[in-house]
Parts: sequence; structure tokens; C-alpha cells
Amino acid sequence: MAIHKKESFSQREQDLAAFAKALSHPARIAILKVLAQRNECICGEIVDILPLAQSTVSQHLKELKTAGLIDGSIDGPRSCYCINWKVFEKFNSDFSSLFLKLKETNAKCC
Amino acid sequence: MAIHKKESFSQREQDLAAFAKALSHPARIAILKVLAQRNECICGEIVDILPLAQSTVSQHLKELKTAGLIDGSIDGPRSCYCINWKVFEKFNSDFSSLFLKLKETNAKCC
DNA sequence: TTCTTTTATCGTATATTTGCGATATAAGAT
DNA sequence: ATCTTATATCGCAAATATACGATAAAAGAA
Repeated sequence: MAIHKKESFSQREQDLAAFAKALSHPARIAILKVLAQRNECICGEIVDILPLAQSTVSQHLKELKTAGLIDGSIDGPRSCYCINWKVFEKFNSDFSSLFLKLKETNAKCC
Repeated sequence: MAIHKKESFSQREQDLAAFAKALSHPARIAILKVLAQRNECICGEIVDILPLAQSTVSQHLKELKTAGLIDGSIDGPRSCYCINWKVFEKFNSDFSSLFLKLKETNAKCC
């Protein structure tokens, strides 16, 4: 694509897009579900449940972490991932706000 | 990536991911803003406002349309795009539901 | 120390996305 | 019929994303 133009949009638009991107793959949504259900965030369980290779799961986890949606503490040979509810909630409400704001400013057309 | 594994996830997960994907680029969020603000959805305005070429904007519009977030009626040489609030609202609430459901089932770890 | 287990990272292949210019199309204007 | 305008689509290039196997790293077990 030659040059990425993402930077030419507002920070808010970029942030929302980044959040949406983090959730734009079913595997990552499935991972969040598993993380929410388990008492202990043993990463290996995710690999067992998902139809993906360990390296692929690790990569998806990394993306969720980069987006801030999950925290991960390395704990010896195993690591512990958890949902960062604060960030998740923030994005979720930002998202709803966007929707409501759009609907509010809507001038009815077509 | 050899083979796409998206199909091996639940339909609900795929749908949510598809919705998130539609909103995963700032340009598409910006387009939705413009569509919500204008009384008449003249597509050319979007091209004037966004820092993107006409063909690129057209492509983003197509993706939003494919996702069902906007409707487009071809009207002679110009076309009229509008937000499909019904679909938008559905996805938005599905999204909030996911968040709430996850939080509900959360068993507190870490 | 060496083996095992668990997870991260590297390297690589392929698919998809993003972006643009050029061209096609469609309808009104001249 | 030809010109103009607005939009869609095609063709291409470059960037990203997705996926996997192989390998590295890190810590406990033997």
C-alpha cells in the first residue's frame, strides 16, 4: 500500500480502530472467553481448546497484550494472562459512545 | 498463511470479529462520522474530507457496505450512502453483551 | 548437570489489506 | 451524439496479518 495513511486521522479514531482490530479475529475473541472463564490463566489450556498451533496462539496473545486488553505476567516456564478489565471497559464504553454520538448527530437521510 | 482457520470458530465469534474488522480502520470510522453528520449522503464529500484518493474511499465504502453497516443506493452518476442503524445497533449491543457476559463469568485470577 | 515442560520468538509461506492511478460506467448536460 | 461529472472497478505494488514448524529460553525435576 506504499504508505500508510492511518496517522492522518484523529487519535481517537486511531485508538478506536486499534481496539476494533484487536477483536477482529475470532480466535482472539475465543481467547478472551477462555481467559474470562478460567480461574487460573494457564496459557496452555488455550492451546488445547483452540484449533491453532501453540505459536499461533502465542502470537494472538501478544496482539491482545499490545492492545492492552490483557495483562501477562511471566511466571517461570508458564505465563499468566488475564483480561485487563479497566482497559476493556474503557474501550467498550468509548465504542458505545461513538455509536450514541453518531446516532445523535444523525440528520436522517435517504 | 497457508489456510485460514476462521471457519473453525463459532458463528457468533465470526460475526463479532467481522464487525470489529469493519471498524478496524480509522478511515472507516471517519466515514461513518461524515455519514452521520450530513443531511444528504453525497459520497463526493467524503472524498473531499478524507485524505485519501477517490478509489480508496470507494473501497472503504464497499467494505462498510459488505459488513452491512451502511446502505447504498445508486442514483445516477452519484450514489447515496447511509448508515444502517438497525445493523449498527445490533452489532453494538452484541458487543456490549459479550463484554458483560465475559465480566460476569470472570472468576478473578492473577 | 541434564531432561522435561511451557511459552516466546524466529523464519518463512501465503493470504489479505491498503492505497493509488487508470479505466469503465452511467446518467445528466450541451 | 458528445461532453461532463460522479462513482465503481481493475490492475498493480507494498505492507500486514495469519499460520505453522523449528528453535530458543527459562525454570523446575531427576
